[in-house]
Amino acid sequence: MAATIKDVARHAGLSIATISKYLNGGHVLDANRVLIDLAVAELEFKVNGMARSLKTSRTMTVGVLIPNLESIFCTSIVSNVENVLQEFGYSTLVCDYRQDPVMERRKLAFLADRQIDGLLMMPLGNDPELLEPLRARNIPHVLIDRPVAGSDCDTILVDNLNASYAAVEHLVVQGHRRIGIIRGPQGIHTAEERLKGYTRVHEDYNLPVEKVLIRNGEYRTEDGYGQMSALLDLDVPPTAIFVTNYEMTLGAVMALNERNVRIPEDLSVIGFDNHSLTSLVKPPLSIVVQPIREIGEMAAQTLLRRMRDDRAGFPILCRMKTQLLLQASVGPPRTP
Amino acid sequence: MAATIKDVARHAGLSIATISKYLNGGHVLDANRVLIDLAVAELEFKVNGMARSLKTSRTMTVGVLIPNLESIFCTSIVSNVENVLQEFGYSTLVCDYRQDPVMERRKLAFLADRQIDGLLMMPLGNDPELLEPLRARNIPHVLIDRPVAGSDCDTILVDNLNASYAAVEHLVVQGHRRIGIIRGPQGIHTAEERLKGYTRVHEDYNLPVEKVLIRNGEYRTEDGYGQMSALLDLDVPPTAIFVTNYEMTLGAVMALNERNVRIPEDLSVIGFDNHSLTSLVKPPLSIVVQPIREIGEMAAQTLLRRMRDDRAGFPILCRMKTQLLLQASVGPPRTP
DNA sequence: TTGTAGGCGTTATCAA
DNA sequence: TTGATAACGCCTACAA
Repeated sequence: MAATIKDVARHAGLSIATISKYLNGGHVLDANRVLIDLAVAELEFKVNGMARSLKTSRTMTVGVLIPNLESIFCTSIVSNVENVLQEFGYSTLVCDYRQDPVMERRKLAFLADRQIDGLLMMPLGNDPELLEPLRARNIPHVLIDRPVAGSDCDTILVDNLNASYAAVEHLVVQGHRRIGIIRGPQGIHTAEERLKGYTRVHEDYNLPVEKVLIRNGEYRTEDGYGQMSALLDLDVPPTAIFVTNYEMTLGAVMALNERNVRIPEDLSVIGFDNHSLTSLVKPPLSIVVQPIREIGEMAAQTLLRRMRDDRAGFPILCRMKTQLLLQASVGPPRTP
Repeated sequence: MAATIKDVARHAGLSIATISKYLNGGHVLDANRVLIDLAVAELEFKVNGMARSLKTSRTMTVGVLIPNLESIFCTSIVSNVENVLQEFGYSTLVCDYRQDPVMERRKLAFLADRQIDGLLMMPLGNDPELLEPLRARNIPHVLIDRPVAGSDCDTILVDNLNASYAAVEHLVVQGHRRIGIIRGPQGIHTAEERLKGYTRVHEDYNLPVEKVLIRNGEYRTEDGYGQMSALLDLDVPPTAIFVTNYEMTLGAVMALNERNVRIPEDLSVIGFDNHSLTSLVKPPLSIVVQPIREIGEMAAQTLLRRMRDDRAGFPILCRMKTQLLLQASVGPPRTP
């Protein structure tokens, strides 16, 4: 059916070896070059990737394993990763494991079995043994957004602690003393770090941490809604609030709107991620902006380097800085 | 490095052919079965997919081409598709083309070149010639959510027209006469159909269609916000509004909250997609619920059938029904 | 039931 | 620069 190198060789009156060499960047006589180009065009020849892979043992495919295909943060990163990799001829095998540690293992094994050339992943678990299948098969891999404790591994993430620190500190500097935080899931690295930033500010400024102001969420919209509502229902509600991911920020904003809380008069708000939210709400929301595009690109580029056996600086730990985008949603606390 | 069938054969004291046969479901003597299982386990043997693919000319990989990796509708479908396909041993090569017709062609060609066994796509363009690369290579494919005019092609979509009809009709029955709609992009099939449902109801009930109540959006959150605001700014605002996708519904809700519009007293609202929104807003939002999971599963299953050369009923046009989830956001218009 | 051997389409080695 | 040829790891008649 599809033309093979053999066909091209016949068509051009040359040998298979010559065609192959030319196709892979080798030099041939100009006259032959023309001949080959012609044959390739006429026969609509495309190299057979499987045959090539069999020989070279490279599939030109990288796996991407993420916790959730329905989180905008994850998919934005995938989108940027994909864009970089594609430029270099790589395809991406995307899997999500639906936040399930068992599925995480399964899919990782699945991907490892598929002879991927490399893998990018946002791990859920913190167990270095998780990465064993990759080690065993010598598959280069880069972690995104979350480290795995005690594993030598290139890791691209965000300085969550200081991101959070900066946000909360700003609130403190504005004069706030009762600051609520809607934190992410226990055990998830980003969530713990963002919480640490919050407590560290309190330490550094000698402020008491009130447990009731620390609310647990699972990074879902409904958590933001529910916990925001709960905070507002407190006898003494906070004067400022920090919400630690996009989906929860969305939910929190809805709760605020619903109750006609005036911002920033009644409550100062700092959210997380995603610019478009910012402009939608009135007054414009202050947010912690993650360099999503840079994360994706850096991860992809690091993996590309590893896949071409450039081990420079291994293991890289890239801790990207966030930006605190301040807008009208933050002001001084109401003076009673 | 990795063990091959040859190694297994040696280890088990049998021939390569026997091992291969057993691995592919053939029968061998019980004694040998044990031997082989043991060898496979000890050597941690995994079949080499490339070698197998080279022989069988099947890659066990399907491409998934979507307009946008940042739209929850798209990624939810991908997630469900992936889940079904993975059960059958297939991987999914996910690409988004960022709503760009040029990139759509490029990525399609890219995928076709990668010897995928099949493809699922949500097309942007309506040009049957778009699918040529697939035809040329005989790659089974199934369209999702949007048809391509004049192309014989299995297509899984939603009965957008009647989905919209039901929503708008319900508003009319409630007594509304000035009903706004925030429509999707021109030329996109789903958007046109949803608009048709709106106009058809007006025809069927002999109601005039007011151009000013038909607002253009591009399916983005900010469009929902902007157009909702514009509608509220009209001298005579509508008494009810129908928003035609998830992202725009989100934006519209924000605009409503911001202005403290009372729902449904001042305005009845019907949105689109995604349950979680519903419960977040107060009062609970009425929405058109698309059977996202079913769409993904049906598309995957149809493709699976085609990939095993089951041509039954080709070309299938599966028009799934939506559900109108009515809640307190809809009521009769205010009587002036 | 088991084994032998040829071939899938490339790449890579080594002579010519 | 070009060409003959042997892998790559697996599947599959066909023969035993």
